[in-house]
Amino acid sequence: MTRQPTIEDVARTAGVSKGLVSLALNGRPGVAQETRKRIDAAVAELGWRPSANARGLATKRAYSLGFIVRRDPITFQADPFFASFLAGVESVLAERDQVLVLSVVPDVEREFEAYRRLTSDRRVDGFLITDLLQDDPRVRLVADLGQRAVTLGRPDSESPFPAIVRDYDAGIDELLTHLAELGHRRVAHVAGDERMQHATTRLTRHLEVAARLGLQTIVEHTDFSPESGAAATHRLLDRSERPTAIVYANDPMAIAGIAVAHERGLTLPRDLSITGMDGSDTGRFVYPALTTLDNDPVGWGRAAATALLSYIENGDGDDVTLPAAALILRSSTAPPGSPG
Amino acid sequence: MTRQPTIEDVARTAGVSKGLVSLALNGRPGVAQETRKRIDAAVAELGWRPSANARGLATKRAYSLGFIVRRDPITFQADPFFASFLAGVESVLAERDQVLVLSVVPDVEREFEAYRRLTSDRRVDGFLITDLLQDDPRVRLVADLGQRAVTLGRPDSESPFPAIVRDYDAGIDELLTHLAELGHRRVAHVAGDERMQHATTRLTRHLEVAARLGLQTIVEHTDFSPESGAAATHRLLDRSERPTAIVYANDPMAIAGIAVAHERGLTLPRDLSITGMDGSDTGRFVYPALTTLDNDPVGWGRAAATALLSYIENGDGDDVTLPAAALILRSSTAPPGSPG
DNA sequence: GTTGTCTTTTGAACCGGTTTAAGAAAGTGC
DNA sequence: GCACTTTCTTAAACCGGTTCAAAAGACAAC
Repeated sequence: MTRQPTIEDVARTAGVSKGLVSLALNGRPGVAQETRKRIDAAVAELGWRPSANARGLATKRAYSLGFIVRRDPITFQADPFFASFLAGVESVLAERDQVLVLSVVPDVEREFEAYRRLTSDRRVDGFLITDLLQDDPRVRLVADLGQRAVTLGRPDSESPFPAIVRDYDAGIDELLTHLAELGHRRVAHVAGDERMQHATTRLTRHLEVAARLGLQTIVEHTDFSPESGAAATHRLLDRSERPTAIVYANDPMAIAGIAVAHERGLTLPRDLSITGMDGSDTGRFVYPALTTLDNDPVGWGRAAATALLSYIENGDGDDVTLPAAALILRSSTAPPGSPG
Repeated sequence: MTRQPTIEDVARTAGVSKGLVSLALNGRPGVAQETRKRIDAAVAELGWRPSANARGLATKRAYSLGFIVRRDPITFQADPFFASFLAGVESVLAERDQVLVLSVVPDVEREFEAYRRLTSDRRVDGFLITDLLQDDPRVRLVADLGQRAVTLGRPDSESPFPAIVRDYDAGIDELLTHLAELGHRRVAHVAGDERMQHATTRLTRHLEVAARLGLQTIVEHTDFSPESGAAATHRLLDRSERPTAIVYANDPMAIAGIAVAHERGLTLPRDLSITGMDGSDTGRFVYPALTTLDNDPVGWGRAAATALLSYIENGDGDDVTLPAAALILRSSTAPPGSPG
């Protein structure tokens, strides 16, 4: 374990000054071709890589992005979205020699603290903001801190940051059309946490499309947790006029809903059709396998990281639109009352 | 958004040299009480926080821990363990002004690259290593890189690093005793990926205890994914002599197993008792709610981060033993053939 | 008043990069 | 052969901390 080489070592083996090495490696003009080659050779020979600390100190950058996840212990339980999202983020960061700094915090206080700390310690050059709330205070906070960010989804309030957006409308269209074609007329929507932006946009769209298709909608509100999804399912199944199909705003709730239906002795999908949303693999392994709307979390990750980096580097950035969410048909939907 | 204050600013307002500020703030002896107070006041007034980059450059530290997760797209899907584990890690890092650098990578090559890159860029002071494999190559790699680490579990091969361990044996004891007392005699074990350390230790223990209790054990091997858990369940239920209870090496497989049982028209837990392991909340929301072995992932996170930091600071560290895993009784177990 | 000891503070060097003004070398024109 | 450009390279300053040898001050003893 010998000392790692520094730029000084590279300069020495290439027989030039360290300033020139820096110029050459950052692709600055005005370095002779031949010299550039000698420097590259020296770098390769020594296996030199710049110290992120030293470079960051000089350039006032962290070469890191921050991602703060509030793990409201009830709601959050290991949303399948995150692992894939992070893989997408990493794939672009690795290419650019950048890094992701992650904080998982239990409550809003700690969350705000984390934003402040990562900023004041100059740990990150920008933040990825997911799970937007109505009038999300994080947007204000991050803007006030003078930090950069991108948001997954477009905030309802004023935001100086680029937004990554995906069209869910078309998918919800497909989903409800599918149910309507199967013959369902009474379709419930188990909405997510009202404070979350995507919960309400999904509900709104459901209501619009249902109206257009002549479907009756019953709405239940939840906090996105499987627990509350289960409770909502009980309420729906206790009604005198039961829905014949239930659309859940995410997969974990839909899975909990399936369990409730089993518990109550229903045969799925004959007695009840169920769909998720924000599709994940998990839904493939429950019985019956869950019909859902795909959400390509890796795509979200790649897009968000790319947009944030270019926003940081150029000081401006445009919104990015991802391909529309598509319906994944599995086996949790069927005509109402169809033979088991 | 004015420039953030530097230590020089603090020195000026306190009327001392910047060297002294540094000494005072790092609690070095030989600074007059009165001066120390003036410096603290200046820090508070300006809201100064040290630049992690500058400090790291001077001390050759990153004040960051690295955590690399290989998201073998098949196996990994959002293991509920991670969110809680990370929350535990964060809780100790936040107190110490340190930070977690996370990489989620798709394959072993990228994984090794990530260890190398984080090391050569001096991004982290050490690594958290989870999901130990048999003769895990990461231990060698990290040691060869001259990095520090702690492992979750004790590697079977030579390791220079402190290990965090939890006794599962007692829990498996409890679990099997519970099944035996219910009257089960043929108990299957759906083991995890054989290459993973904890998969085989759990299996080994199961076999020992089952022998002691006079239980017959049928073993199926999997890769820990729900998909393979489902397949294993089918194989078990296709046998002429079916097991009356199945112990799965993790919760996601157990949940998939429940779905398979439903699909085949079994009534749970009457026709089949099912238990998980590595307990998570998810198991509460399936039907029937899953009996499992608790695993306090937050505790793992706190212990791992604490141990790694002190190993980094002191250059040596002892293994840490967590409280034994305990049985969580829910409703997926019952006497065999008991009335639904 | 001098000397010595102990405590407190300063100033400069250093960590490993980037940036820029100034210097050296090479090329051009006459 | 000399002056003038243009191209390439160096040296030094800088980023914001830490560290340490040496200076300064305070105090006691003689």
